[in-house]
Amino acid sequence: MRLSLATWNINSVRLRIDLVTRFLTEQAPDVLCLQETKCRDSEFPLAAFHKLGYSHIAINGQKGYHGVAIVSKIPFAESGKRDFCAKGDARHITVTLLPETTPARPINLHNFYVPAGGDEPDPEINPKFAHKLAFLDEMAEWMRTDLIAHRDAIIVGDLNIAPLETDVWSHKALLKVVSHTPIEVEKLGRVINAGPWIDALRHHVPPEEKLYTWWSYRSPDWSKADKGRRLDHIWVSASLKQHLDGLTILRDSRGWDRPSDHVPVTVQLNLD
DNA sequence: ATGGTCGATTCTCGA
Repeated sequence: MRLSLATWNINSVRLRIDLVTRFLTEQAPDVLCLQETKCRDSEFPLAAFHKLGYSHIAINGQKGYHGVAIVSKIPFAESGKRDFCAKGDARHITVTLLPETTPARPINLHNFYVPAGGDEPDPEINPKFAHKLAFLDEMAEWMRTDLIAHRDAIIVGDLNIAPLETDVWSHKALLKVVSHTPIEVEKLGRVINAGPWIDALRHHVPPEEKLYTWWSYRSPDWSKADKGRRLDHIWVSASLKQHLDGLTILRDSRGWDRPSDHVPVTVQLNLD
């Protein structure tokens, strides 16, 4: 069977529910992971998803900030969330997907919204950057101790870091810009090695090629300037590497009316 | 070298 799984920082799911509906209608992924839903669980627009056949929904929301959700056509066995850095932020949610494979092949799926980290890339004077670094340390430690990647597992989300030189429009210009500083890149590397995880986007697109999933609202003429960054990620466990079978980065959606600054990223898996 | 634009919720903050 084939499984398609998407991740999208929607920057307010209520404001952009029509864009989500368009995406789900046109691309019809089996599973969609959202970040920055920016609403309480009671305010989440469940009906719009139910209408499109996404009847399995797990939400970890909070008022005004952050918020993650997983909406799925495929049943899942259980869901949970972890409060990284014990701040009460809604930045993680997990489910165990139950695709109809024979024999049964449950897949642990984790959806993350890593702290952006503010502007100043110095943890001594910028508590938001210190929080980001601590969050990454905790992710790596959790993966090591819980052996997350030793089963069939997938990590997705807005990790707010562009690790490769080709993940940003100018490596040199962004070396001191939060999202591409050496310390963040190193810590993200430790997280990926703690799996170890396979970077599904770079499995499909060689590291020599520029690859972006986000373009700032502040950049006029975003497409022509093309000053993007690859902040959104999908990583799979080694056991799923051989099943990777396609990637779609919907750049066009950045040009839709009142867009998110992130675009949806979808991977296809062939589980046969 | 700086300012540029969004969204949720106020007369500001986080991204």
